Amino acid sequence: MVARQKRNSDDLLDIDSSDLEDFVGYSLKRAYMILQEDFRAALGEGSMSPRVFSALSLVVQFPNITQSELARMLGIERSGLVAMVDELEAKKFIKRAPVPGDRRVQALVPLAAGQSAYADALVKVKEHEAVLLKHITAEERRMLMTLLKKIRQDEGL
Amino acid sequence: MVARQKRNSDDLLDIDSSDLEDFVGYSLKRAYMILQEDFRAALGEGSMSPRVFSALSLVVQFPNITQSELARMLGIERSGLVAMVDELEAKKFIKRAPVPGDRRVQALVPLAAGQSAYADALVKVKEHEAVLLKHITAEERRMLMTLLKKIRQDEGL
DNA sequence: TATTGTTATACTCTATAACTATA
DNA sequence: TATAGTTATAGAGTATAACAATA
Repeated sequence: MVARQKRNSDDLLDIDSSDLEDFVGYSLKRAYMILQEDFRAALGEGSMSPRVFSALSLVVQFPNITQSELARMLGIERSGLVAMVDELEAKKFIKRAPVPGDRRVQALVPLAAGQSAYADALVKVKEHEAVLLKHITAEERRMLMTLLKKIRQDEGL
Repeated sequence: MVARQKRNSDDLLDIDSSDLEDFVGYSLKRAYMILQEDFRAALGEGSMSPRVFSALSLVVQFPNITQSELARMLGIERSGLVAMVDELEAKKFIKRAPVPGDRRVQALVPLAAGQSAYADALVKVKEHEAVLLKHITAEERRMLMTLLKKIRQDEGL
């Protein structure tokens, strides 16, 4: 314990004065980890992960979206979507449906169970963000969204 | 192609009007992915990942920090740190050193190669953020950092 | 030739649990 | 009993490459 205490009295291990705290990337990562973990806790064990929620959200809002379109919207590879769609289909939240005119394509159709599961989850997710972001005002939240979207502007460039 | 075009003319697949775009968590995730990918590109193949950079940063700034302290500062488990420290040690960037008075503890000491590698990386990382955040002003960036830190306030609660 | 969905595979990051050696 | 570091292991999430069916 001697050395540890000595060092701590020499320098304070003040993380706030660290180089890291000047980087947007680092702060973004820490904030993201918090949000993600709390999201899972809010929806509960056995419920949807953030990414599955995001996929369901787009299928509900854009019925008959194809997997390729969904992958592009979510910013992930098509291959990564397969397991997510499988999971949502296993829960009877959505179904893959053939598209007349192009037999390569699978349209994703929200089912009744998916619509209501999404509505329920939507309430919980909004609540989760409200609680987690209680220290920032509505205006600050809008500003944060605006700034994050500015960063996202260059996506794919 | 018929069905796809038809649907696209019916609704515009306007992702910006999606529920998802109202969630801080989703926007945070997308922004984080961009930053992380660009970080790796900026430092180049075979260089440090963001997390290894963050560990080296703290070892350089807080010489003789222990692994437990480092893990706590980074917000990860001690077990997750072992591979990172191994990697930095293999590169001769840092070394594990015994601490007199407590033989359980390994102090992490930055080596000359580590100091200079960190200095080099620091320049590249600053440059990377400057380029990536070129669409936001210095004041907006400060605001962003402030808001992210407000979210991080509740960390661990 | 190009695209859609899919599979196989691997890599990164993280966590949990159990161990050892010390305290 | 508790702590520091370690190992083994597993689980998300992602990507690349290759394939079959279809365009």
